Order: sequence, then C-alpha cells, then structure tokens
Amino acid sequence: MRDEGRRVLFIVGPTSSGKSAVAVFVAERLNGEILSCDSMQVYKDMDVITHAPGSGLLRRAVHHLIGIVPPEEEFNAARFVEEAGRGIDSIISRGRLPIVAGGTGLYMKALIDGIFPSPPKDESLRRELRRAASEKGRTYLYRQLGEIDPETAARLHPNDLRRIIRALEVYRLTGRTIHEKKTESEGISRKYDCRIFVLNIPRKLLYARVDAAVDEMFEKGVVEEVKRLQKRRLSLTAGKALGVGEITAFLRGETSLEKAKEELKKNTRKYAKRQLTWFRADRRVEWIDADRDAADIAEEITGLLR
RNA sequence: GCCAAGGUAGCUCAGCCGGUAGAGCAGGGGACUGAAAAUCCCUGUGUCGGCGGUUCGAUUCCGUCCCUUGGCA
Repeated sequence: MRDEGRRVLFIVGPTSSGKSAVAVFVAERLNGEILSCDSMQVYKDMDVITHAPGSGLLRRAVHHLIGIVPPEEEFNAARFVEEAGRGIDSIISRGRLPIVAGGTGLYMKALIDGIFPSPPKDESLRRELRRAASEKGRTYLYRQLGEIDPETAARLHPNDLRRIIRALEVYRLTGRTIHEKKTESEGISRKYDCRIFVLNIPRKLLYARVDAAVDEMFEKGVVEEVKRLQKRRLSLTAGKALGVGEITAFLRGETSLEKAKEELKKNTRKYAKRQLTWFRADRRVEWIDADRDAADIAEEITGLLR
C-alpha cells in the first residue's frame, strides 16, 4: 500500500497511438487521475487542432493540464514541470494514482529527471546574440560557447543556433554554464517510482491513423477554429501547433484546402516519427503493443503493475 | 495514322559530345533542459522503358518495339 502511493504512471506514445483512451481506462481501473503531458493541449480554445480528448473521455476521469492556458500566453517545459509536479503531489496526497499521459518527450523527461533552475528567456539578449550571429558568421557564437562551456559546445552541432543561444543566455544571466547547472536537476524520479509505457503500433498503421485523424479534424471544423484563433494574437508557442500554419495558408488563399490537408498530414507524420525517436532514446520505457482495443491495452498495463 | 517531345531512386526532374548516375521532395536514423506539435544533424544502387546493333566498353550513339504527353488528321 505504501508502495502504491509512491508510484507515478506514464502512458505516452506518438500522436494517434490512442493514449488518451488507454489512460482513461487505466484511471478507471486504478483509481487514477490523468495529467496531460502535451505542449499544445494545455491551450484552451484549440481543442480540435490539438486533438484534445473529447468530452466523453474527460467525463470518465479527472484530467489536469488540458485547456488551462489562453492561446495568447506562452508555455514551456519549465512551466510544465512546475505545474505537473504540483499536480502529482496533490493527486498522491488524495490517495490516487497520477497517470501522466501525452506525447511531448521533452516535457516527460524534464518532469522525470528534472530541469535545472535557470532564468527565463531574455528576448533582448537573444536578439543581440542573433544579430551577432548574422553579422559575424554562424560559427561565431559556437566558438564563443566553446570557450566558456566546452562540454555543451561539444554536444551541440555548430548549426544548432537555438541551443547555442540558450546556452550563452544562461551563462550571461547567471555566470554559470548549462553543463554545471545540469547536476542541479532534480526530477520526480527521486521521490516516486516511475513506470513509463509507450504505446507502439507499426509505422504504416500509425501513419494511416494520423491521416485519418487529420481528416477527422477537418470534419470537426478545424478551419473554423483557426479562423477564430486568427482574430487573437497567438503566442509564439501556441502559434506553432501543427495545422495553424497550413490552415492559415489556406485561409489566405495561398493554397487549396486539399493541399493544406495533405501538408498537415505530412507534417504530422514527421512529428510522430520524431516523437518515437524520443521514446526510443529512453532506456526506462516499456513498449506496449497498441494495435488493439484501448481496454485490452489498459488491462495489460494494469497487469504489469502488479 | 502522321509529327513532335519524353520514358533515369517511391514522386518531380538533372545529367552523360560513350567509361554502369545525382538533386529536391518523400522515406529512414539521430540529437534535444525555459519555442519542443519547435529546432538541429546524418542518410540516395536505381534492370537509367524492352530487345537488338556499333564499340574494348552504352544509361549515353544507331535501329526497332512498347508506353506517356502535346499537336495534326
């Protein structure tokens, strides 16, 4: 019983692998509450485009971190870790099982292994660094990082400007390097026993499901949803949701509806592939064959927990 | 039926005045700590339409056949 209370379950997988439904079944069986681990479903008023679980599923189990932020606001891994960490503690204090479900690999890892304490982004500093990069050449910042934090530089590709800038930003703001700070990370795996289940289906089937899900989005009115969103000032992060760009191009008359749809399918397939890369890299995960009913999958998972 | 242009990687096409071929896209793999549904990196052997001929050697030249597209009938 004590053991039961110190456990956190993760049900993850690529988009369209069916994790939302499986998570609900597991929650019903194990007295759990679901905590979404999804960088886009945190946004409200973007239900269709982010594939948020429908009202049927939402009613069957308590869900957290879905639709909690307006699209005008930025969201990031650090905020997720903070909110999710708090959520897990409170679910456990209520004697229930936290089930983290979603497909954002970074968020999952940051939650489990921790995210080192560091200052939020500094837009003006980033602008300055970006300008330096374009004026003095792509390798300028990379060489600079090589001098102050050779370990991090060695791990990054010279073209990976985004990460190079972040590394320099952290150093400028704190006087300490990312490499040093990483040792300060403390995730929930120190407190809780984490079991990570990855829902896996054959690639071809996965892609077929992705295509079908995109078709369904259009039937559910994504175009209308994006039209509504266009009237607002989407944050940098919310605006990056798959589909926003493709559908906006259509609404502007730059492409046909069919082309926009195909483009979105293609980009979503690529995204699913990238998600899998993340899970494959984590040796702690347990792979679950997900080419069957959600109830069956849930049964296998609950069985594995005994 | 005639004329013309083509048939080269899953797709769109380059290329070779003869020495067995290369881009983009797709596909595959990897990375990832405050943008992560983002971003970055790596990855191209395919009867060069079929069959003959010329040649030391043909995907490249010649002949022929098949197919596609456009034009003329």
